[in-house]
Amino acid sequence: MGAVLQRDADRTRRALLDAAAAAIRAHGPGVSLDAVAREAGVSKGGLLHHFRTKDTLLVGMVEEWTARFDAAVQRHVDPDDDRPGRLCRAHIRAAFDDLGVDDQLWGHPSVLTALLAVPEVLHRARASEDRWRSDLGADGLHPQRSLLIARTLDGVWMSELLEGRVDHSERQQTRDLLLGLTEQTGPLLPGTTDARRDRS
Amino acid sequence: MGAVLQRDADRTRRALLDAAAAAIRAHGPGVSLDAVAREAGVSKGGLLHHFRTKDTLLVGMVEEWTARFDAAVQRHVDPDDDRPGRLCRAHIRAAFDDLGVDDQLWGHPSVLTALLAVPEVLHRARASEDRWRSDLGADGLHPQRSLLIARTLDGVWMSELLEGRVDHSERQQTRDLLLGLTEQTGPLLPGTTDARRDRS
DNA sequence: TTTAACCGACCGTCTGGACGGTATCTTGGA
DNA sequence: TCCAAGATACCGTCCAGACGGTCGGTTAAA
Repeated sequence: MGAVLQRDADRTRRALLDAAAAAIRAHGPGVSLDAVAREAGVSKGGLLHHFRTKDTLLVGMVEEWTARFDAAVQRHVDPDDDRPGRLCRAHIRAAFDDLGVDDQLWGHPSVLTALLAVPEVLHRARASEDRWRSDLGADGLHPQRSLLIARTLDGVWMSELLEGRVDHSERQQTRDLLLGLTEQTGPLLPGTTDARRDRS
Repeated sequence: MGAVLQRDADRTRRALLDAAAAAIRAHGPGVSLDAVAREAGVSKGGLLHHFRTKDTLLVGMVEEWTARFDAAVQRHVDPDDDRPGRLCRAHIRAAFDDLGVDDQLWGHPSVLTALLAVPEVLHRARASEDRWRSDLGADGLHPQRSLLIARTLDGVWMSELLEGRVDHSERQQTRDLLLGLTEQTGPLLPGTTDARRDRS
């Protein structure tokens, strides 16, 4: 038969995930399965075949999302860079260059809202966050730096999400600032020489 | 005027707002009005009397929340402090000392989720964010500092919300770090002397 | 008596998901 | 190569339950 199959489960599945994001943007976090199915050009029954419940669909969306982000970070790791903070830098670049809220289908408050409403999604998000926390912690930078950078990236993301618009100049400045902060390994503040401060 | 009224519209109204938060924590972002009313010890009709629609109730919740936060910041402004960054410091202290996710009725992912689902809530949040942005921008610190601090505060908040738990040691470190960053007014990175970088 | 606070039964609507069916693909035996 | 038969992808109707909000009524305050 032809290279283009009329039935391609994988393609349909991915189409449904994208359609879900689009439908949520259009109809808000409370989209109906009907709307998603319609957006994907599939019947409701077809949707339910791939995702047996609505929550399953939303969980599928986070999986897709985290997979994309992980891949983006890997893509941004500079092979010629072997200084401390290389993963941090890749993380920063991925966050700023690949996760633009502008054109991104997923970067929309409604999508976030819809996803966070599912407990299982929260679990996944937390697990992912834990992984990043430990990976970035072992990146060779002073804890003050990696901590500040990680939180700032979260903040930028959430801020852009809430604001709904992006100040490109500010965005660029923040990006450069964070990258600059990875270029030294010492503490950010004078007087605090090390993270180990237990005196008991 | 009797000290204790059997009918006290204000008290009921506030009880409903708290009950809404509690009910959302218990039943998820999609609570029914019935559940909220029950939690507040009021009939559904009573609830609808104070908040004519569900969205109105949620908008009421953000108003309450932002009012509390604004008041907290004002409370944390140190009258003896007239150095640059005093508002920033108050902001930091308010965020860390008055917005603990632990005991706070409102600091719960479900509550955030429920609120973000309402367009009007987003508008309010954005307006509030804009106010803070301009206030903090006029606080006398180098833009790199105020920008980083603001985004970090957002990130800490959202991170704790997602994580659901709080690492008190990390929290304390972040707090001290941010406060420390307000103690100098120069740029954070060497080489960047000023925010004005237009070269075109 | 008027008005505001509050009640609770009721209704129209919506939606998740079950289900029974159809079309297409795959497999393996001859 | 062909056929049978099971498996997989997809369809579209149907329904029970839930929920938001209306409304006529009731009780306390002014």
